[in-house]
Amino acid sequence: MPGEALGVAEAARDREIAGLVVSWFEGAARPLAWRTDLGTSPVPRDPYTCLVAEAMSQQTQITRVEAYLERFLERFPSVAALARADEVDVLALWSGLGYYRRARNLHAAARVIAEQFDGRVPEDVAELRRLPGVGSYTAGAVASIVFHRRAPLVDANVQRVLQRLDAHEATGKEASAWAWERAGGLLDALGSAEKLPAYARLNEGLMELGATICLPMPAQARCGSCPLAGHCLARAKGLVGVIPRPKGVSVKKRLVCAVVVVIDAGGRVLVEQRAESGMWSKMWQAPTLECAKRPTQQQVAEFAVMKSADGARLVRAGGFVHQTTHRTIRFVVFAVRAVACRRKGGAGRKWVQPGALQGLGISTAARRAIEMGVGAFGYPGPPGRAS
DNA sequence: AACACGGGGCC
DNA sequence: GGCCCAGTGTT
Repeated sequence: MPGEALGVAEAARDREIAGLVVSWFEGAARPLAWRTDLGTSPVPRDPYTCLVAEAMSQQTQITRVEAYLERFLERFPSVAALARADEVDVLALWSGLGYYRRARNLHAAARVIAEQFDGRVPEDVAELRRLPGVGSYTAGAVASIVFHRRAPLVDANVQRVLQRLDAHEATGKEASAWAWERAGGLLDALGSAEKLPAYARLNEGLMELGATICLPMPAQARCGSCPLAGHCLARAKGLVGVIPRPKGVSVKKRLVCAVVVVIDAGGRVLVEQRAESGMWSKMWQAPTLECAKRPTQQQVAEFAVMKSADGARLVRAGGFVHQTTHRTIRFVVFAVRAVACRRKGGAGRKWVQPGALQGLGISTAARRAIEMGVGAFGYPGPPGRAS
């Protein structure tokens, strides 16, 4: 039980486990762009780079992050650069990555760092937690991995690895509290001679183990390659399949989005900014009618006239299904020429060339719908987005 | 404590 | 088609 005094045998087990994870990680770490302190010519990690990488990594598989990170750092190479950026430009570089609130939080965090921390990423957990979008995991990650503090961290990987290691079957809040205690206990088991860098190695090693060896689906778990196999109680007891316990299936909400892609004589497309709350908040899209059921042709036509101030005929451009974690959205896409172009841009709406969509904060689904609508009139899609 | 929040990769 | 992911903030 973490938090209580360890017996001699438990303490010895923890020391062995901690050492095994550290040495395994040093040999098995995937070469990620921001892991600059590993390999033959190690360079200390850049705090700002790691903060951005951690924000992008939340609820996102790490291999998807690198391309986004590179573009982001090229455009906003420092806290100061990000702090003075316009939000629209920040969202544009996040476009396609999802969970867009992370981008707004990171932007706000840069401003807090600039104004309250003299432009330097804070080094300890309590201060890091004051940054928007930095929760217990991210604070622990930056404090330990960048600044070598004794700060535990628990993400989905660590949660699973530790619960399997000790065959701990709890769920929910209890499991979380247990894992944080356990992660801290393992940090304390590290040998004092190598403590500073080892905190980072152990934390990152536990995550790496979960991401590459101790995989969620029991059929995929590569226990034969696991450095902790000899210590793993779930493996010994045959509990790998039930830790963590499979989640109940949640019903996805189904809805229909009728998208009207209004195209003016210059080939520009009308886009509007979504509301402040809800999904894709403040992201741009072509005018979209959201319904529980498929709207009638008449409803779409009225909506199109309202948006384009134009009586031109609708062209059916196509459709697709977009899945998110909680919804199944049927997109039905129409195109219409705004011959007279009476609708002007204004607050929350503007006309853009399809090629300029990449400069906007726009969801994957909205981008796809616009490309479909533009394609219906034979315009080429923006470069690099062939589908 | 439960829910909202994206999107792609994997089986 | 279902499950998952280097979580956080809100209700």
